[in-house]
Parts: sequence; C-alpha cells; structure tokens
Amino acid sequence: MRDTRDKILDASLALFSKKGFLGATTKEIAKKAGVAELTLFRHFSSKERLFEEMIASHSFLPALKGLLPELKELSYRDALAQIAGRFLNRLSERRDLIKIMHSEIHLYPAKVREIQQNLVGEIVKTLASYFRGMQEGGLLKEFDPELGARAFLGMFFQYFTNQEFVVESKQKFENRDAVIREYVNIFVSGTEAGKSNNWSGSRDGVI
Amino acid sequence: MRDTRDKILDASLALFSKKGFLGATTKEIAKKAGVAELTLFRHFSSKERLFEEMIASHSFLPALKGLLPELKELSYRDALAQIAGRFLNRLSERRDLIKIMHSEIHLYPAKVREIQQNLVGEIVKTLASYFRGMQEGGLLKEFDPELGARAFLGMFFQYFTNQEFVVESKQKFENRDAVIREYVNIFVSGTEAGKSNNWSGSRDGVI
DNA sequence: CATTAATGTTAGCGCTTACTTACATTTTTA
DNA sequence: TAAAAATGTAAGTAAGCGCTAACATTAATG
Repeated sequence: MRDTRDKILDASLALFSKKGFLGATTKEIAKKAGVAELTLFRHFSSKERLFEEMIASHSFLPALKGLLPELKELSYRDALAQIAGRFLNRLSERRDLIKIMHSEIHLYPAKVREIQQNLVGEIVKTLASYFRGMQEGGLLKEFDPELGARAFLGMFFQYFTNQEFVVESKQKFENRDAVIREYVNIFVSGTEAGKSNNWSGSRDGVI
Repeated sequence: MRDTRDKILDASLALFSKKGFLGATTKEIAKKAGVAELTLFRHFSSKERLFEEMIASHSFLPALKGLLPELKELSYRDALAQIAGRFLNRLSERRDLIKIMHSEIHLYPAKVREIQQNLVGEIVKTLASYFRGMQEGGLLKEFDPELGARAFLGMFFQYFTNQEFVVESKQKFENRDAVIREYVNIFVSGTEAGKSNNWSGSRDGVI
C-alpha cells in the first residue's frame, strides 16, 4: 500500500525532528505510524535509508516560481514585506525539516546542504534578481544583490529560529507583522537619522 | 588531578559537538582525553552529568563589559563594525558550543536557552542601549532598539552559521570584512536610492 | 619512606538497538 | 473466489552502549 509508506515517512519526520536521528528508534517510528516495526523494514532496508528517503520526499518545493512579476507591481516596501512573509511561512511549514537540518549536520553534511539549498537558495536568487532589476532602474543604491538578499533573509531566518527553538513563552516579539514591518523599514531606509524617512504613520495602531 | 578533569571536559566538548550527545560515546571521549573510561566515570557520575558540567564550564563569558564607552568615541559606522566584528569573533570562539546548541535543543531546551542567553543576550542589550543613547541624541531614527539590535546581529549570526555549518569550499563570501562593511552599510543607510549615501570609497581595495 | 589519593587494566553486567526469521493473517487483485 | 501481495505477531540475534567490580600501578603528600 502506498499509504503505509507515507505514514512511515511522516512519522519518521516527526520523530527525527523531535529526538534526532539516533534518539528516534525504529520501534517508536513504527508505533507512531501505526504499523509493525517489521513493516518499516520491509519498506526501507535500514534506518539510514529511511532517513534519506524521508529527506528526499520532503525537501523539494518550488513554491514561488512566478513571484518576480508580482513583485514589480508593488512598492519596494510592500515587495520586501511580501518576500519576508512568504519566507517566514515557508520556514514555518518546513519547521521539522529545519530542526533536523540543525541537528544532523554532522551526520549528513551533504544532505543538509541540499536542504538549505532548496529552502533558501531559490528565494535568495529571486530576491537578488529583484534587487538587480531595481538597481538597474536606479531605484536602489549600489550593493551586492546576493549579499543584500542574504542579509535581508538572514534577519528573518534568525528571527524565526529564535522564535521556534529558543524562546519559550511567546514573549515580546511575537507580533510577526510588526517585526516584518520594522525589519523591512530598517533594510529600506536604514537607521541613521537623516532627512525624510520618519514614516511615523502606522507605528502605534491606527492604520 | 585537576588536569584530568579539564582534559575530559575538553574532549567531551569536541566530541559532543562533532557527533551529538548520543553519537559521542564515553569510551571515545575517554580515549580522546587520554584517560581510561573508568576515570571519566570517577570524575562525572554519568554521561549526562558530564554533558551538563561541560556546558556549565564553557558557557559563561563576559567579554565586552566596558565596550559601551568605547563605542561612543567611534563613528556610527565604525561602532557597528566593531560590534559586528566582536560578535563574529565570539561566535567563532564558541563554534563548538553553538553546534551543540543546535543539535541538542530537544534534549536540553533549558540549557540551550541559557547558552543562547549568555552568548547573545548581553551583546543584544549592549547594542540596544547604544542605540537608545544615539536616538536620544537625535542621531538615529526612531525604531525599537532591541528589535533593531536583533535584526543587526541576526544578519551576522545567520552569516556565521551559514559559513560554518553549510558552506563547504569557502566560496564567494569568505571575505569577512567585506561582508561586515556591506551589512553595516545596509543597516546604516538602507538600500533605497536617495540623496547622499553613495559612499563609493573603500569598495574595491585601495581604501 | 609510608600513606593516601588518583589512575590504569580487564572483564563483564544489564539493557537497548537495529534488524532478522518463521509463520499466521489480512487485504488486494485478477 | 483463488492467487498473490502486503501486513501482523512473536521470538530472537548480534552488537554496542553506559556503567560497575576487583585489583594493580603510579603519583602526590606529609
């Protein structure tokens, strides 16, 4: 049955994420999947193969192919907020995979790099090419587009991991949208006091 | 002997970092420390206690107590570069501990939070209070100082983990100082095209 | 130098783990 | 409905793990 295989894959994702590769036992995975342990081994020749196939089955995702055109119809701020939001969504969806990625770098450096690539690489490229376009239009300053993309996404990746894996009682900065707004604003216009950019508008409520 | 204890603690840091708590065996740790396995258990009643004491012995560090006054004598850009540099240095020094922190969140959530707190908390506060001072002096825009500090350090934390744990052949962005310069610049004056901030000076060498 | 403390050596216990064998039972398929 | 494929049950194997016991050896101490 195709169903059984998937149930095992899903259970293994959850348990590898929660307890790590060594900490999750095949017996436990089978139990969580609602199958006999032997059935697990009939589908996957070893625990290691199960791990690899689980990773393979969960790690690819396109998800923002046609995003670039959309961005061009938004203001710079809105475009960045859009990217940040989607990025955070994707990270949330792939929460378990990211946890595994953090836990098992030593076991599977290649696989982990592959996940990272699939998860971040595409969005970095999309954002970088958006920056390039805007720079050519004279709308942005000169900076390395890919480096800029990594800086921008890095702020959010770090925010995400901190929220998901470190913070316990969802404290101060749980307001996702407020964080996005503030980070985007910093990225757009910086922090140094200057002429215009006060943008005091939507700060304390009311719009 | 005091020496023996420390040798075991050091060996356990290295191996827990490399293979995780479950992956590192007491036999292997003892061998790396150059002692008999039994000696390890005479110093630490269990593998778990060894792990905890190792964490405790490595996780505290003040390291930038008197930094704030120093910062006030620097330009905004230089102050941020200074902070970023010190932050990256600290992360490099504590490389192994950070790896463990990533690997063992599920086992020791409390301990991991404590490390994170010791490692990042102090520097966040220092930077935030620097921001506050600068804002009161009218030198910076209005933004949440702690959130700003987290955004700034987040860019670098992400850069660090990417370099250390993901990238293999030190590729494109190995130039630490160039990354610091670009990130600081983005943070200071943003990315949106405006009036002044071309700052084309020290971009390609030659100051 | 004699006593005590710290370490080494070896062997092993009890437990868990990934994985297997043999056979019964269910489910799917033709 | 009969053959075939998928799953279950139960028992067990071999290996590795954390950890201990008993005793010998070395190093530090007074």
